[in-house]
Amino acid sequence: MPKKRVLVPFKTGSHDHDRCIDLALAEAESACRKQHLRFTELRRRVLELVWSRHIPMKAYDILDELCRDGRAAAPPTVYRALDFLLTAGLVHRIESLNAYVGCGGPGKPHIGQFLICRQCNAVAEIDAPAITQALTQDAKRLGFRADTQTIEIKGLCSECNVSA
Amino acid sequence: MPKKRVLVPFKTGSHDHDRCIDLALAEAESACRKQHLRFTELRRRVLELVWSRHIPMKAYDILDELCRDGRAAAPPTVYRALDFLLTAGLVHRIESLNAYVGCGGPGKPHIGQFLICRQCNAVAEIDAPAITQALTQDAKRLGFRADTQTIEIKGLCSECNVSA
DNA sequence: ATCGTGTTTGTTATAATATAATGTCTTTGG
DNA sequence: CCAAAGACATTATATTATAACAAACACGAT
Ligand SMILES: [Zn+2]
Ligand SMILES: [Zn+2]
Ligand SMILES: [Zn+2]
Ligand SMILES: [Zn+2]
Repeated sequence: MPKKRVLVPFKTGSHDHDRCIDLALAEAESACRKQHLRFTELRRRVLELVWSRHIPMKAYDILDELCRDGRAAAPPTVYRALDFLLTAGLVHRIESLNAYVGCGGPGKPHIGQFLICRQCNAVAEIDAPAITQALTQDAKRLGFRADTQTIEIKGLCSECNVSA
Repeated sequence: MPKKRVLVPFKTGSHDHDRCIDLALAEAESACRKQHLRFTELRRRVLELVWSRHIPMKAYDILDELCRDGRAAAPPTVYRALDFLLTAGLVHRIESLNAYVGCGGPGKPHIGQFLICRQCNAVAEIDAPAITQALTQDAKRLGFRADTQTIEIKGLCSECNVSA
């Protein structure tokens, strides 16, 4: 069984985040080229906004930023771009927050599990195949064939734990 | 470690569902009495509607039913009742569907995992402490202290598997 | 180059989900 | 009964998401 991986770790306040963004955009560019998907300017910009901080981003906040860019933008603008990014495996949706985070392992298919800090909203993405498989197995015992999993854990990250 | 339990199994089309409802209402009545919570007529009715089928129920569908009852009802009516039932541990919210299901193990505190059929919407609730603990443990390794878990699996139930 | 086709984006409107704020009525304990 | 807290009604509004259709654009085939 593949080993557990941390796809997106918790990030400290001070790290070279421009690098996080550049890397994510470069990986997205490459992933889209490989799959013959169009990584348009709009989609690139939305992905950049999703990655603008290591916290889940709301659709309407992204929309506000697009408008601030001077671009003509309405809800469909952002929801369509997000749909594309979701389908392309470049972002994940956090169901319990109606928000979106950048995927830490685009290209490599995986089922992510998300850790979300109640206090500072920081998000980490991990891929623990043992859990995925245990759930699939438990489901199977009830005759249920699982195809997607939503796993979102809330709590306190290490920094917020200390200060709490 | 406690054994895995099925809190709400998948239900066949033909079972004595009135009995499911009566049982859920009786358990709720008892749980509320124990905790000195007021199980009012409105809350009872909303719980009854949540249990009306073994599928996640939407707030506005419940609202429609309340109106059909002849009762004065607006969104806050149903959301307040649902908040009460959530807090009292009598229903769970399915985050990925913005919908609500009756809890299969009220009183006994637990962290449920939900299996949801894409086809017929049937929901089962299980309690697999091994998974809960594995997730908590994985989180801990990242310095994260987990307090709540949202686990929602989508797929096909056994009946829909056959007919698919 | 130009056409035809499918994709992407713009635009307007509306649907679906959820909460804020305020006042009234009801329950409950003293 | 009375006071206080809790529950409910009512109105308004905030938040999240999609429908429907038109215009602009990308791209391969001629
Ligand atoms: Zn960063
Ligand atoms: Zn934190
Ligand atoms: Zn039943
Ligand atoms: Zn089914």
